[in-house]
Amino acid sequence: MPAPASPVYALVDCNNFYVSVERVFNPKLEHRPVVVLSNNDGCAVARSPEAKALGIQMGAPWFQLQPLVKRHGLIGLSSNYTLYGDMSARVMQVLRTFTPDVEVYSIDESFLRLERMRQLWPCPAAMGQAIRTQVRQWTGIPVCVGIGPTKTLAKLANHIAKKHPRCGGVVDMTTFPERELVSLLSAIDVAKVWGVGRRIAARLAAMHIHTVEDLRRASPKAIRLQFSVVLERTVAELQGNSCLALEDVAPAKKQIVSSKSFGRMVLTRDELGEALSTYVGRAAEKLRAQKSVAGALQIFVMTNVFRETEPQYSNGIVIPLPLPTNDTMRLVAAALYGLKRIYKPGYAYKKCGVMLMDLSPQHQRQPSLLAQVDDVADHSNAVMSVLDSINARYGRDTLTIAAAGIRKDWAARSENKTPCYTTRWSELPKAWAH
DNA sequence: TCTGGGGTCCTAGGACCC
DNA sequence: TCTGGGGTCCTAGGACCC
Repeated sequence: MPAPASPVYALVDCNNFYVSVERVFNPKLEHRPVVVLSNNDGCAVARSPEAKALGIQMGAPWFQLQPLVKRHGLIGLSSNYTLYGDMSARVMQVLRTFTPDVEVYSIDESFLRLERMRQLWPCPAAMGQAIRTQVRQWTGIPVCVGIGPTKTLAKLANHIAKKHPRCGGVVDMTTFPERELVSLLSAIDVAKVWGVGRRIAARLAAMHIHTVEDLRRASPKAIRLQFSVVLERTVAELQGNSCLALEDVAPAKKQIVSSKSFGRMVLTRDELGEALSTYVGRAAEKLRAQKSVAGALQIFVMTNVFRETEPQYSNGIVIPLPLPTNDTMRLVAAALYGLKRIYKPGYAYKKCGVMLMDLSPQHQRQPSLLAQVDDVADHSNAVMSVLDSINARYGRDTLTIAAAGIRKDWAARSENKTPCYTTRWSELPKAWAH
């Protein structure tokens, strides 16, 4: 039997994803500084190259960028996650035409394993180029491809591909001679390594480990003693020993969170209750989509931490559920009960949220010893599937529960949002022939 | 006026058990 | 005077990711 081929990982990462999506539908955004804002139009979470060139940092608060709007014509778009989610699915679909070995890692990146398709291509880099071209042609989204013997090296290769346009958007580390690799990795800050954040970078610096090459030369065992098994694996991966496998089937989520800042301060328990009910509804939709039930729910409320001179209050509470459920009504009832316990009048609340925990598969639900619940459960299943199918067909929030409120004037700001071009009939882009 | 949201994993330490 | 040792489970906090 032939030895199994050593793994070849690719990381395909969309360039400035949210901005690129907006540009697909509005070419006037080309060549201009554009940022896409976080929820509530809070801060910049995606930047066009022109915006980066103006020195705008990731996470810069939008209100601080106002001078650039006047001086450089900076455009700030509210985020349109429905659109980005749909475009992401299209990109991933294209990747699957190249290989079934795809792990969707985030909304804008996927890991691929290439070696099963190896004989179809002259080299991995050629396959990388083909992926780039195809995704661009079929979706309009530019991507970069990094290739390496481990996920960590593929990530690094992708970083290099993004940084150096001369590479043509594809970097294949599997073919680098050792000498070249050493000089390349010696020039990259260790903080660029996947899994090395600010804190760890600072501690590494104290140990005179500054570059990727420094970390690659470290002993995994020594790193294990100072840090944890996580960083030990990172070092091993840098050395070419693959420790992180491709997860091509997405595991079910272990917790589901929905939380959001308000567009204005919220004072009353009623309004907090509306917001909480809204978020519980969202979280419960996600819960049912993965066919799980929750055994407990946590809620939290908080005032605005940035207003240091104002009285602050933040609190949370876990509410165990007598029976694991994914019924919006039951979950809302539990959340409102929790709110009653932790709400304090006299504070200006800025944010609240809910976390569904203790998730387990729907079909494994434990029957209760105490209650005759089967009829009730069947009834609630029926109601929830009607709710979900109507909303799937006619759009989110066509049907909601009354506790979530109607006016929702506490809702987050979203002042410059583009249409849902690809997911709403009424918002399809129009083209005229001349 | 104005500062995001949603996840995962690991470790240390306490509670508890035999 | 003198007070075991080993194991598991749970939780909070910290670190990271996009």
